[in-house]
Amino acid sequence: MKKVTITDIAKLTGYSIKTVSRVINNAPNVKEETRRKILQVIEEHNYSVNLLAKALRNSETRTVILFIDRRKGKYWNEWHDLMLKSIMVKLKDRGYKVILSPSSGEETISNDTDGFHLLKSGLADGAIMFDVISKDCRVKYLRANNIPFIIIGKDMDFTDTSFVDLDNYLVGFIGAEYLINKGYKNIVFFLGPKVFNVNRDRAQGFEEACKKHGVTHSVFYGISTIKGIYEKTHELLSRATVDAFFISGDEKALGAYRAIREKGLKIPEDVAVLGIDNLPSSEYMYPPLTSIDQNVEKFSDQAVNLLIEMMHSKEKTPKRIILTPRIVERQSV
DNA sequence: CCCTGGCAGCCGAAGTTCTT
DNA sequence: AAGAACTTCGGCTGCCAGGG
Repeated sequence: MKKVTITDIAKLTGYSIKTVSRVINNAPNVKEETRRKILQVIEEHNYSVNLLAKALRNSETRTVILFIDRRKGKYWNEWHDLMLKSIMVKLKDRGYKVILSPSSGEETISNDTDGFHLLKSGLADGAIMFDVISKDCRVKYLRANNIPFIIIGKDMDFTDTSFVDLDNYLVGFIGAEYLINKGYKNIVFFLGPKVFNVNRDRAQGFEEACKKHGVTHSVFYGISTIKGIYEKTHELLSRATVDAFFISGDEKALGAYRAIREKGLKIPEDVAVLGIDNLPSSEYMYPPLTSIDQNVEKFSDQAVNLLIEMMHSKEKTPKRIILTPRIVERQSV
């Protein structure tokens, strides 16, 4: 059976295509009775707007693609979850459709099942990138093809891209200073893989604060799982005197909590734990986890606003928004 | 002012005709 | 016979015109 088009509805109702279009789009200046009649025929014939045709006409699909890291979910944490959820809700509220596309910054763009071909073919208007690495091939591709996109995080390769980022240097810095001011003198910082810009920035801020105050410290990259943190915490507590763990990614603090307890130590009397992300669940750890907040709401708000602005304006002056982290004090430090 | 209708043109693929 | 150069096609809406 052939698809019902706006022309069919026009013929069936006896009104013009234009009037039907107005009804579909809830445009003003249609007599109530006309609107009702047309809506009834639309219902009877199960008509819905052809999105392809509409996109062709408007040069706009009102679809946004969210690129997330594909690599076995290895670097995917709860913070991503919260951010995605928040961004999706905000885009939907603004009338955009959302497509999730797993991809990776290290692979070449060759797979036509991913979002890149949709964007290049005009089947989506813009993109939001997560987990950007240096020399990210996805960023190169979007830039080269003049596709509006923003990065969640920092771009070190280009100066003309737009992004929203947390001041991750400051995250490391204020985290270290907070621990130091509370009297801790031997601090360990656990982070994910070094390839991600965010981790290097955090480590740099941390190290500079520790040096400034002459405090013993060490940084461990590439510890991405709760299990990894658990094992490393055990090991460190067995052979060194550590009195504070600073952990990138609240959910991983669970691993440290258990190792610390198993060593017969108390949080925060013997050992402090400071997280990053301020996840909703962190409040219910025992003791409640002190954490550095990323403000997911504000973050996603800025990201969505920036992208929509980019998709609608012709001139593309890059915008870079840096958010300030804030410590949420609970009872683990 | 309120309501309605006509038409161009969005864009790339496929089809058609013209040129060598 | 093969390539170049046009034309058509698809569904929809912004702009403009026109009747009451």
